[in-house]
Amino acid sequence: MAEQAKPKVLVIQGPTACGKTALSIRLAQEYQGEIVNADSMQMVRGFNVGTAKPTPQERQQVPHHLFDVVSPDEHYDAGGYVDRARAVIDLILRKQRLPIIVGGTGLYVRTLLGGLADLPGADAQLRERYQAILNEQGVKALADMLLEKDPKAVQTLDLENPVRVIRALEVLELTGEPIWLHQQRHEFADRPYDTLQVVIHADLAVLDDRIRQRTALMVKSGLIEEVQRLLMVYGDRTLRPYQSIGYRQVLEFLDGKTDYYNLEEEIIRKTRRYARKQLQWLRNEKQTRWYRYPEQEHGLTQDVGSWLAGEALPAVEDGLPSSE
RNA sequence: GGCCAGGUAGCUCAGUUGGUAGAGCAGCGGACUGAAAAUCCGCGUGUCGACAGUUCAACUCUGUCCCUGGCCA
Repeated sequence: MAEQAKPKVLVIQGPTACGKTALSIRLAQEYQGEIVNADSMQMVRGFNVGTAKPTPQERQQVPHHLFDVVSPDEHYDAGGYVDRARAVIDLILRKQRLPIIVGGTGLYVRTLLGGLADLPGADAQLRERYQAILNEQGVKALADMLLEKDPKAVQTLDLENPVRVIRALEVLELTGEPIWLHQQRHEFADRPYDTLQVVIHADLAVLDDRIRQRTALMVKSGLIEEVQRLLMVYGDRTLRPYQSIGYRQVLEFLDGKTDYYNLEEEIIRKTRRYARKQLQWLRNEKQTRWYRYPEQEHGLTQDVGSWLAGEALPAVEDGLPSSE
């Protein structure tokens, strides 16, 4: 099938605190778009302040999807995200509007655009079993279990990473085939959309400064209170959303492990590191077009218009920031 | 002023009976296919507070001084 037959989907990515939310709303207004969240934490209900979720006022300006769709104690993952996101995108396309994927979770965007290997999802019972082995005997024991049945995993898997090893064991047990074999067949080749994949970025010094300011604002505007409120309903501190940046630190603060000043500094540090990690991921993404923001917003907006009109955009070097 | 405890990597600290130093955190680099704001991997030369002394050799012993914290005046 020709590339033009695929529906157009705009993607906006970039490190945390770089201004994705505001930019995407403007683009949605300009091009009759609707925003589809691609941020794993912003999907969670009740986690608002610390995730810098778009405010109710912002969400009124243009339709927003996939925010607040999971409960803090509910399991969700990239697979579930792809299903939901593709369904929402279909709805938007049917309305003849432009889906705009916005978010910082690189894996979610990659799998949304390229699909996931056709594999069973997480199996709670199996994981519980492997987790117990991990706790009692360490990763090494799990890795040995895996290698016994799948010796080739040495070359394809990080055997020191419990998350990866457990997943590999799970897939092996559920399908009878090693995970790398499934992945080899797939390779993110399931590409249903014609995309313009935009990455916005800024100098690290500027970004760092914005992160500091935003964190101070979060703490001042009720992050701690939000956590206290959440804890009253969801008292299990091992829930995944509590492990994320900001929330984990507030928990430590509430436990008396850090003081107020360090709470803020710690969140700033973790957020900065996270921004660098996001940038690292994005550098590996092919087919991306990088724009400095806010400086190049005008050019970016024009490029989106050209792309929608079916005009060819100048080629870009894959994954590299534009030189301007 | 006296007594006590300290002064070692950006921070918190470890350093056996003297052989010129090492962890955690931070930082930097990297990975990433149903936990992804998670998870994992790699990277540690720093006047060992200063100056003298003992010694073949001192972060490690001795002396003096400086600084910090605590207690007593």
